[in-house]
Formats: sequence, structure tokens, C-alpha cells
Amino acid sequence: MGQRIASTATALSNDCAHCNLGKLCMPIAVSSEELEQLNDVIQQGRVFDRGDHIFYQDDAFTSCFAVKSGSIKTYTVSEDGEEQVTGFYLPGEILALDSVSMDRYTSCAVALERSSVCEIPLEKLEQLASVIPSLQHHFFQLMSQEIRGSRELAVMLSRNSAEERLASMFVALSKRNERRHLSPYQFRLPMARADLGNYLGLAVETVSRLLTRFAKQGLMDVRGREVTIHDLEGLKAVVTHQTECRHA
Amino acid sequence: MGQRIASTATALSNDCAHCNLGKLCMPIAVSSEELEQLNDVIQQGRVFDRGDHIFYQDDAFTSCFAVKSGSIKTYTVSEDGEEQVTGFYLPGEILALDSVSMDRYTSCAVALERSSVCEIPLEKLEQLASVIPSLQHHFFQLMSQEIRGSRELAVMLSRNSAEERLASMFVALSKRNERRHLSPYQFRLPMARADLGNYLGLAVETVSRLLTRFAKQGLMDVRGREVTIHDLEGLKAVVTHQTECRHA
DNA sequence: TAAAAATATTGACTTTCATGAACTATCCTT
DNA sequence: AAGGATAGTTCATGAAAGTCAATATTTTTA
Repeated sequence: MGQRIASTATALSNDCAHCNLGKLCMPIAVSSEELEQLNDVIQQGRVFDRGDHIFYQDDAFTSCFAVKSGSIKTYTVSEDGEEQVTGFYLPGEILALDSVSMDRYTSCAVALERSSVCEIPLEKLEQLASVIPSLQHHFFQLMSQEIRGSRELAVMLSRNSAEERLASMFVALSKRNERRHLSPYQFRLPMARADLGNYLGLAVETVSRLLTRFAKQGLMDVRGREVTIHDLEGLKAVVTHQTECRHA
Repeated sequence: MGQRIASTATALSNDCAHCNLGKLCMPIAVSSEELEQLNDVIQQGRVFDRGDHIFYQDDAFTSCFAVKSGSIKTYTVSEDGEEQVTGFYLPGEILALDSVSMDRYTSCAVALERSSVCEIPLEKLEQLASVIPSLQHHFFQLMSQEIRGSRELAVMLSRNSAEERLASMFVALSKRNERRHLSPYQFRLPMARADLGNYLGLAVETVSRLLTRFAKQGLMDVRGREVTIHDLEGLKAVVTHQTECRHA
């Protein structure tokens, strides 16, 4: 495990126009000529096996990456060797936007399962973006969404109890699955409990305990990696309710 | 307190070229012609008194804002009326980058003291950015930095103890003052203890107790709003050390 | 400048969750 | 299919930080 070199594209659809993600990552209205230019810039669907790294922290930054299939985990390693999980990326989501202003990647990215990933060389993208205003606009939007997302995460982590954090994580995963037109009630958990805990600032034991509690409450079930959400509204209530209860 | 309309520009320097911030917010190498275009887009230095709002959550989004002088706090209000502080902005820093992909502002912004703020209408900026590649590049950089910043904040808030969070906040404030060529050891705290606590996910009482502890340890002093940092290296050590101690 | 209001500090008590240890289940490998 | 390795769960305990309550200080207003 841990190869950096991946097999070359086996992509059935090897351009953005025919991508099965249907513009989830590049939902821009561009002419076919512009789309051709975009395809010229974006390297389609390199495949990574579980444990393969897309990039390492401190590698020279050149490109962002769009996840086409599978799932990717990003993490940093501190001086003392501690791993800190910084994000999970599902199909249609874009990696390394936080490294755009750096000359090196600020985190490692590793495939959690066999995954396919499109490469977006930033220099070329910037060139193209100044010619196609809608592409520039789209990238501003993407980055702004990313800012909002991590800001919300920060608030969530600073304010919420372990229970609320975990519930919120599953609500988010459910939403992201729905966005991909998959079931928001049943899906495979791409990451280990330890990764979840690390990401949410919780001990693995706490994650376990809470999953058991959620099951007893009839909210959701995780058997191994198979997630079943029985009561999505109930889960959402866990996320927000606590705050109200404090004042009730 | 709480006027939205601010007095008109009293700016001594009413263009970016002569701004006393010296390209802290727009550090781009542009020709004088381009600079003229930029000045055409950016509304210089509207003044807001303490308590005045620059914008409110759910107002129609039109512009980002660069802080020229003073200090701004952003916060959200939840359904149950709870206030959540989401950021503090000092001169040279840019507000509302997280709202770029929305049609409404995602937070309120209020002046913590008499402050001057430049307005950057996003639509015009995007138009200009597609003509001036270095401006586009600069905005990508700015937004990427913002992503990295809030991601780091999220990790900090999820991993670190109360003590580490507060120390880290003061180290950050010190750095931001240094960036502005002010003393990193002595400055005025722009926000109340309650705001600090709210932002860091701590009770006000905890903030107080820790400030007392830091003073006893000879690390720093806060008398009212006047901050004196006696041992910056010591403060930095507080931020990182705990992690090592856990494993030592 | 004094009174009132808003902020900040300190202390006692309680809750939450991390820690460490022990145990169980699941996944790979041969 | 057996065995080891990895991953997940459960339990007892203690430290960290929140809450409530009282007091002190600073700032604002009249």
C-alpha cells in the first residue's frame, strides 16, 4: 500500500462533457469550444488504489484534483508524527483548494478505496479562467463555498458536544450522498471510526459509544461500514436541539 | 448604536496606490492604468462608528469589504437568537469572502471601534479580474488563504485545550499586528472577553481564569483592553507543547 | 462626577468526554 | 479454515471546562 503512481485512465468517459458526475464539479455553461479547452487542461480520471496517495504534504503544489469516484481523505502530520485528519472528499468534490496560495501542498491526500481522480493544473486553469469568465466565476464560487464550509465546521467543532458533532457528520454525509442522487438513508461509510473521531476531535471510544446510543434511540445503524439512517429528522434534531434544551 | 449608514469618506488617501496599508490587501503589481481601473471599482474608506453594521446576515450580497482602519467582528445569529462570533478583521483583511457564492451575506459584520472600510463590489471585481490576470491570481490566493485559515482554526478548535486555544489566539493577534508593522508585544485588544470566548468556544469565565494564569506565569498581561506580551516564545510553546506532553 | 449599566473576575459544584485497559468482532493472509 | 492483525466496543476513572452565583471593576450615561 502507498504507491504514488497510479494506473492510467480507464475512464469510460474521458472528458468533462460526458462525465457521469454531470457537472457536479464543473457546473458551468460553456460552449463546446470552451469545453474542449477545459478538457485540454484537465487530466481525466487517474485511478488510485486504497492507500495510494494522490499527493503528500510538502510536495510541490501544481494541481487541484476533482474526485470522480471513490473517496479521499486528507490529513496533516505534525512534527511529533501525530496524524490530523482535515477532510473527506467524495465524487464531485475538489481537493487542495487550500494549497492554491502555497508552493507546497498543506496536507496529504490518500484514497480510502479504489478511486478515480481528475487533475486540474492550476496554472493552466488560471490562464483559461481569464479567457472564460464563467470559469473564473465558477472557481470563485467553489472557493467561497469551501471557505463557508470550513468556517461552519470550525463553529460546529467549537460549540457542539460530541453527540452533536457526530450527528452533524452523518447528516452531512447523507446530504452529500443525496447531492449525488444516491440514497440519503443508506450508504457505505468510507472512513474508519478512528478517522471520524480524529476529524471531529473525538476519541474513537466516544464515537463507538455514541453510535451505540444512536442505534438504541432508533436514529441510525452502522453495521461495519454499512450505514442505515432510520430517522434523518431525528438526527438533525440532535444537531440543533441541544442548544435549545440548554435554555429550556 | 447600530446605524447602517456611515458618514462619507474622510479618507486622506482615496486610492489604493496611496493607501497607508501599502498593498496589504491588494499586493499586486499592476500598471498605473490598471490601478486606475481598480480605484474605479473599489469605493474608498467609508467610516463606521462602534456598533455600526457594515452588513447584516441575509442582506443581499453585493460586495466584499477591506478593512482600512479599526476592527470588525463578524457573527451569525441562530434561530433561537444565540450569537456566534465567526471572525475578527483587522486593517488589510477582507470581509465576506465566504458569501461570494451566495446571494445573501452569511453573517453580520459590526465595527468594534470607529473603523474605515473599502467596498469591493464583486461583480465589477470579477469583470476587472478577467482583464487583469494578476488580479484574478491575487483573488484566488486570497481565497485560498482564507480556506487554509479557517481549516486551521477548525483543527485548533477541535484538538486543543482551552489554554492552547487562548494562547494561540494571542499569538495570532500578535502576528497580525506585526504584519501591520505595529508592535507584536503591545496592542489594544479590540474585542470583549465574551467575544473571544464565543469565538474560541469557551465560557467567558474560562477566558478570565486563563488570562489570570498567563499573567501569573509571566507570559502576558491584559489590563482592561491593553495587552502586553512578556514572553511570546513561551506563549507559542503553550500552543504546541501540550500535544507533546500528552505523549511524553 | 456619581449612579447605573455593562464587563470582568473568582469560587464552588457538576457535567462531559478523554484515558487506559480489557474484550470482541471482522478482515486478510496463507 | 486457522491464525494473526486490525478495527470496534464496553467499562471505570479522572481531568478539564461549563454552569451558577457572588463580587469587583470598568465604562457609559445622566
